[in-house]
Amino acid sequence: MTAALPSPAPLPPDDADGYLDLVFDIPVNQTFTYRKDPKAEAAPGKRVMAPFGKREVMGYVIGGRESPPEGIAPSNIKAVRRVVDKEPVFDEEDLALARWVSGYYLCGLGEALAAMIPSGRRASAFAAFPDDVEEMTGKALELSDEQRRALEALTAGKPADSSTADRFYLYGITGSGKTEVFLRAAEYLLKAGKSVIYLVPEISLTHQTAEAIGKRFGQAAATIHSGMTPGARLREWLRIRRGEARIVVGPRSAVFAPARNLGIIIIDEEQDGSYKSGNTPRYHARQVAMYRTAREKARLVMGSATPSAEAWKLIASKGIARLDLSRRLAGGSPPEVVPISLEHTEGCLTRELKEEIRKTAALGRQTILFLNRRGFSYFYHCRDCGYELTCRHCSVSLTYHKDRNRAVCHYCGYSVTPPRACPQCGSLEAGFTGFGTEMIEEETSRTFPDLRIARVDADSLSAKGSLQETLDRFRAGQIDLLLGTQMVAKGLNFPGVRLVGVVLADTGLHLPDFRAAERTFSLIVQVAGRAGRYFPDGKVIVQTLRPRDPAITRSCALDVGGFFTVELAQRKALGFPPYSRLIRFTVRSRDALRAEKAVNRLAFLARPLLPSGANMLGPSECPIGIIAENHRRQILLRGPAMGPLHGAARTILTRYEKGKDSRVYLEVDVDPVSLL
DNA sequence: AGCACGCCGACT
DNA sequence: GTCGGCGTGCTC
Repeated sequence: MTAALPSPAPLPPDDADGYLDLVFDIPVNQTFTYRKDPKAEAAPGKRVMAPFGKREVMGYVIGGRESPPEGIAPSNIKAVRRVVDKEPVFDEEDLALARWVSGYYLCGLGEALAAMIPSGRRASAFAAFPDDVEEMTGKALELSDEQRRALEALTAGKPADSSTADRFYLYGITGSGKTEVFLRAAEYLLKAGKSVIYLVPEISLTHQTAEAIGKRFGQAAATIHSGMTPGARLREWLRIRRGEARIVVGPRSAVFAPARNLGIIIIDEEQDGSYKSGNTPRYHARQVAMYRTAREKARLVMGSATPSAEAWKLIASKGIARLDLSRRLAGGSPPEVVPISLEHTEGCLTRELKEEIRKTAALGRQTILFLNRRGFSYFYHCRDCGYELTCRHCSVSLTYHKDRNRAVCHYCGYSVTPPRACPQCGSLEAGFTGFGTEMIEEETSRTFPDLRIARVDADSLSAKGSLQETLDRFRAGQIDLLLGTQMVAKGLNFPGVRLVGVVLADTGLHLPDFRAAERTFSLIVQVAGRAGRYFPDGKVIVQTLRPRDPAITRSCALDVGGFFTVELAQRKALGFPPYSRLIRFTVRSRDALRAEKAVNRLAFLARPLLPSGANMLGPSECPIGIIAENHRRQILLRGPAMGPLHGAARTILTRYEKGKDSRVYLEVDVDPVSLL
């Protein structure tokens, strides 16, 4: 008996006989009908506040109707409380896109809409990362022949005649001037009255690219990035909606920008992992961009020196036209990249690397040492009994941080004082092996007492402001050797750098993930791109325990084609993407048994529904079996095409919903990018 | 996702 | 005898 609160004043006459269909940001695909307040101008595409169960929540109006739906007593229909927006924030095109997202990524329509609009609901993790990408100035530069050819291809045909849906890949090495080509193409389409969406990876490039575009296009440009307040984001979104801003720069969510009369979507650094969303809906901006550009008859251009396997296959099959930029503009040339085996080296720097560091310093130039791992050393291991020191809450090795004298979990932050002897057998033949940035820092300082050394990673970053300051000092030549993780690999551009050392290239190569080799390859090539951008004498030393691994040898040869020949053959043989499609179901629970039961039930439901040619991997424990005390299990649906997999997945989900364990959380990931 | 309702164990 | 765990179902 849900007696609606009797209002003290008589209800206003229900003259407009209006009802509204709403969706909410909940994991349920269902619309809810409300009575419309005739005075308030609610309309499809606007947001409203509505009483929902016990509370009042934001709802998205997706339609109107004359009479309430069948099966619901009119007396049970509540009225919308308040209309949030003066003008609709979504139009028909946006709603259609949301419907597609919800269908493709198997989420609620409300969840899709919530992901599309900047609301500040999910505060993004990072502030804008300071760097300079390519030399981007407000003024137009002279184009090289290659750039001109690429631009001609991108601007061929009539932009106003929306009969073509063309896709391009600007395949160019670091420093070859991709950005300038992108900007010119954008300019061309803007002049033709079209709008432009320019996607950049999450942390690194947003700010700088936005600034460059702002300089170039002024008020016509809008930016939506994670450093902005919700209000500022929404303002930019509305400027785009009204057509005041016709070029949008931003991270993956900008792919949903309400740009009308779309001319082109540009995806810079196409292979970047940040284009895949980490929370529901787990969309991939590249996938959404492909859909949008096809539907809206716009062009799509992606660019990178290291395309993803998906893109490479599309290029090879002529599904995307490849445009090459093979020359460095600023007079640099591809650096010499040398793999060096680490096998018989004491410490973490080979003789060759030390020599090159010395030589570089003697030339008055700079060195970057790159290691994709934080902390002082890697995992604690007993040689007698095989014991490994792992996190109590997650099933990963703890990492030693010397400055705190703690062994730390990089997933949840749990830490312990490192034991002197093996906690299991008491042996003294136990300790940390491997190495992290801290240890490298110590060893380099010891080996090169006269060099000015600085470290940049997530740990040293916590002292805010110090990152920018360190980078500025490095650029100014006040630091000889910069040591860091991932973040020195991306986008940074320091003219004085001669030498790049990859301390241990194998990190991540043995991860239980079919994309491990691809990521390793791509990372090394990107790091190598930091060397010798302005001089022809750049050198890269890649230290490795597996000098014969194709991901290592091909990256050192800067041979993208060669790498993918091997890698794609292997993917094909093993039946992994891009030769198959995946949908992943992950369950997690504090209770291992519940997780186990839930995943078994999923598997039981899935088995009879598998389309022909499809199969199921699992049920199994996730490669990282426990994170923050949550036990994780998964099944993977794998098939030759997404359509049939989708059908099966939807049925599985609806059947799973009834009778599910409320303390088990289910995550659905369509086209998962990482299986960890 | 929240939140209430409803049903069995150990507590003032 | 009640407080509170958690399983179940609903939200127009």
